[in-house]
Formats: sequence, C-alpha cells, structure tokens
Amino acid sequence: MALFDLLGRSWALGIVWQLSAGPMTFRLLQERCESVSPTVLNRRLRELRESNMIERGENGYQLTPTGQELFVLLEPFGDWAVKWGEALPEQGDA
Amino acid sequence: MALFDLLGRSWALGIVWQLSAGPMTFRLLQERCESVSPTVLNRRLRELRESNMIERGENGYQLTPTGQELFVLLEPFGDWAVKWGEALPEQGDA
DNA sequence: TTAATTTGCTACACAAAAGATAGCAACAAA
DNA sequence: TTTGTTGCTATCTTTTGTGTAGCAAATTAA
Repeated sequence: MALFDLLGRSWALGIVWQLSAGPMTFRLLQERCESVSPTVLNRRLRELRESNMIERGENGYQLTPTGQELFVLLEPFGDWAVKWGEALPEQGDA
Repeated sequence: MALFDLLGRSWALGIVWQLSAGPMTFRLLQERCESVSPTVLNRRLRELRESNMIERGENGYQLTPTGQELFVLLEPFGDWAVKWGEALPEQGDA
C-alpha cells in the first residue's frame, strides 16, 4: 500500500511516465506535465528520489534502474487507457 | 494522462486493489482502506463508477469487467512493491 | 568583464481536496 | 418497537495543490 500511496499523489505517475522518454530538465519536465506548479514538482521529485525511483544525472532528472523497472509495469497502462477512454460515454465534452 | 489523473487520487488504486478480492460493502471497504473518511470513499466510488471501473451489485461494490482488466495490469505491482520496499534504506522507522 | 539567458528552486497567498466526526434515513432482525 | 447495520451527507479543520513572482547559481554571448 505504501507504493500506491506514493504513486497516488498528484503527478507522481505522470513524472515517471514522462521521464521514461529520457532525462529531462526541471523546466522541461514541468512543461510536459501540463505546467504543474514548481512547488509540487519539486516535492514529487524529492519523494521519488528518496524512494529511489529517479535521480539527477548529467542531463537532468532521469529514472533509476528501479524507476525503469516500475515503468515496465506501467507501460501497458498506455494502450489500455486508450481503449478505456474510447469505451466511455463521452462524459467529458459530449 | 486522464487515467493517471483518475488513479492518481487518494485511495483510487487502493479501492480497486481491495475490490479485486470480491464484492464488499461500503463500510467494509472503508475499514480495509485504513478507515478512509466516508467523504472521500464516496467520492472515489462515484468517480470510479462513472469511469466504469466499479459497480454496485448484490453484495456491495464490485469491479466491472473493465475494472478487472485494470486489476490484471495492477497485479504485478504487488510483488514488485515488496521487492522495492525491502531495497529501500528503512527510512520509515529505522 | 559585463550582460543576458537559462535553470533549479523557494516564498507567499489563494483554492481545492482530504480527514475527522456526527448523525440521519432506510432497511433487517429480534 | 427497539436494536443494529448500511450507505451516505453535512460540517469543520487540516493538508495539499495552484499561480505567480522572483532569486541565486551556472551558462552563454558580446
């Protein structure tokens, strides 16, 4: 449950997802996460670093080997989300 | 990202996880989720119902077929979380 | 050397979400 | 008719996130 607690915080999943594309600077990552506020981004980055999911490298923040393992588990959600989104009755903007 | 937004809310992942064990009443589910407040539980249940992840059945709340699909993706996290937890340097209560 | 830029991050005020607790209406059993 | 359970709402406090400004260090450019 500790894992779900960590990942169930705003932008935690999004950050891991974005970093799977490769190392990124703070500002770029912020931009990619729908302009999440720097306050939250910085807090999440700290938490994820303490949890050994991400680290700082030459080119900014990046996934650790552990983080990459996590992403492998996360990856199938991408495809599934598309299917799921299409099946929903357009509650969003119909 | 909409999926991560939905699942990245407090207790959303936990609820799906708990319901994978079978249908459950509101109160039992609340108990299993570390006594989450009824306010939040009810909100999450509504969101998850609108997203077609869960539904109400004879014996309380339960996963829909869609929710079960989601759980299949979620299941590997259980084992992985154990490994991950053990590898962490005991920041919690050491 | 000086003057921009860029970068990571903090401060602060406001808004939104979650937590805690009380309690009610509907139903079931005794 | 009382007792108990269940799903849920109301209300309040606390926590978390947002929006925006801006600073100090590093980098680039003149």
